[in-house]
Amino acid sequence: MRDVAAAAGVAVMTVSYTYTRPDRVAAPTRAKVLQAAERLGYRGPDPVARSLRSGSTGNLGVVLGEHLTYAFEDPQAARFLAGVSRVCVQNRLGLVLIPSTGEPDDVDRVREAAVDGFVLWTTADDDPVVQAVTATGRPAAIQGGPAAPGLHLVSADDQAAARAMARHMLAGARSPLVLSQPLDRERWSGLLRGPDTDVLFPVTRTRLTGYREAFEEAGRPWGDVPVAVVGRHSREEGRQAVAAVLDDVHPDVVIAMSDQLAAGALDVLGDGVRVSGWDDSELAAERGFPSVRQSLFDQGVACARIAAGLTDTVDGASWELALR
Amino acid sequence: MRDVAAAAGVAVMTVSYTYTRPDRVAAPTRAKVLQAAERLGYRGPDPVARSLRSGSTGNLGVVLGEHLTYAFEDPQAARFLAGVSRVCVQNRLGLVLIPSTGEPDDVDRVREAAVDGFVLWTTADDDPVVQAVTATGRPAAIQGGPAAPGLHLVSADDQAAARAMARHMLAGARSPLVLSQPLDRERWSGLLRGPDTDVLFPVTRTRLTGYREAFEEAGRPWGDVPVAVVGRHSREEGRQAVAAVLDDVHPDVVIAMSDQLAAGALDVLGDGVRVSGWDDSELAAERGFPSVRQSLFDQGVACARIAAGLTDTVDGASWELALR
DNA sequence: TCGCATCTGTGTAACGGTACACAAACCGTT
DNA sequence: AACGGTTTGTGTACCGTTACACAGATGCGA
Repeated sequence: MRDVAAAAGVAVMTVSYTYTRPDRVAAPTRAKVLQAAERLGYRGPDPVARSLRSGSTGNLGVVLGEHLTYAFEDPQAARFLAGVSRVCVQNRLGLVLIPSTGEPDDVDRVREAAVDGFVLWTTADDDPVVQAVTATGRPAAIQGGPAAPGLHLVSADDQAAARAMARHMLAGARSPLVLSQPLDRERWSGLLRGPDTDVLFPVTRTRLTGYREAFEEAGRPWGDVPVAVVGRHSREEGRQAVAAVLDDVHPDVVIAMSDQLAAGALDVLGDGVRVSGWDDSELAAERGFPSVRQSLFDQGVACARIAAGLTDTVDGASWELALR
Repeated sequence: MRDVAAAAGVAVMTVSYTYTRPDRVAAPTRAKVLQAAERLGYRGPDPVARSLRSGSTGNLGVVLGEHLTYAFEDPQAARFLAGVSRVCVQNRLGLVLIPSTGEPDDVDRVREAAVDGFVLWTTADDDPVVQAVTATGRPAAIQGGPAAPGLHLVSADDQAAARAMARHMLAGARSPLVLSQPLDRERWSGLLRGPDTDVLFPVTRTRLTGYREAFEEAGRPWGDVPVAVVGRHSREEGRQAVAAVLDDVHPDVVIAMSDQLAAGALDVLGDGVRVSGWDDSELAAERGFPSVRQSLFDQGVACARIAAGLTDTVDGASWELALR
């Protein structure tokens, strides 16, 4: 830029203004500068230097609490990210993906991220990344949880939704099965009986608590309830999980934490059983099973707006039962 | 950092070394520095300043040639991005998503991106973003195309694959239908007859050319071939597109550019028809239709390695027909 | 004890911009 | 002609690091 200024015979600041505030510089001068830039092959201000001086990077960081590979394959994550990216595009912000795989260098990644704010997606209560994010002092929002001081929580009332859906499904149920997402980084597959609701993934915990309330309310001891756990929200995982428990239980009702899992259960068990899902995707409408409707897209938007510093108030995200 | 140095009674450089090359500074000094940092609430070197000085950002930019919202919902894009992110995680690189929506400020976004290299995904021949990327002079790779000087092309031989698959499907076909992804930013839905292969999206063009060769080889005039175009690779779009053309054509064979579209066609037409897909996902195995097998994950890896400057040679990506 | 290699710690000078404040030139009024 | 207000251009710091080169201290073999 110094060279351009010299070549154009103007001050460095004039060149700077030419790019950042074109109206601040007279047309002939501007032309002279641009021409000199062209001649010298100068492509405009360096974004890094600009960030350093101005103090903002124009980037939003999204911390994904799972291996990035999975994040792209999880339909729920995709909806959420779509919401985040909507805000980014509208406000000309970059979107930086930051994986958090449970390894020690996660916190370094957060500390070294050149972003103005953070959005967090599905992490465990004890994830050090949460602390690392709040320690930056930059605006941050988290979907689902865990809550933390300095971290805005965006979430629907999952506990109430889970309770309501379980209540609905339990009517007339003989042998209900719960199909759950992972409880923590260790427990992500297999069959449990009424697991303690002392679970590290906050969203899972909240939902299980809601289920438990509905079961106990209906006079069914939680300790007897079979809960099949899967690693991620894919139809295939749903199929496998259900197939794997058929030796032990023969469900006539399946209460699942996603539509993908519910559809997988239907694939294996046939239309004779009643299933319920979560997030009310196309799949639920298509196969005609009830689902908890909430907009992860909107929650992504809400998180991003906070991280971008556009607002710092959060409304509780809404939900409702889509019964079919 | 200056303050920390003062508080610890050492030079600024010593503080810098404490973080970047801990072995370069004696243990007692290091402890003194870290303690002073703790006391002052200093959280380590600022990433932006570091980038400015050292000349590299530690970020890879991925330019998505469609609205980000769709990128997350396109299974092909997800596989590709998974490959890119694998490389990022392994090399401690950040992943910056850069949307390219066809609007004029796309090029600004590229110019202002604080990244060391670029990966491009599905853009049109005339997309100014391609020029913007090469103009940065930073390493860059593109999947599928368009090719450009200074831009490494990672791609399977789509034309040969398309020709081979079409040849296979045309045997005994009475009324074949082609199900295509968009031809350019305008033509992304509707029914065409043997469209000119003068198409702006290079991947689409290459595949259509391959199909055309197979059709003409089989003595079927390309101008008569019905080609249904959809906006994106979802099963639902496939269903709608096929349903929409049933007034005009009654296909007994559907040659689709993705498994999702192929599955959608099967949904509408029933098992009586033969369909083929592309990318050989679970869907193809499950419904038992043939598909072009290629690894978009591997192509993502290849692109990322180039953009990261880890290599600058490209092997042609492999493909094969998965016949069923 | 000398000589030389290895450790540690220190200045200085960029990296490439923008914030800010100020000065000169220019305008239309009165 | 004097005056206040708006353009337009300029200088000077400073943003927070690290590259580089150098100096004193230390260790160790001969």
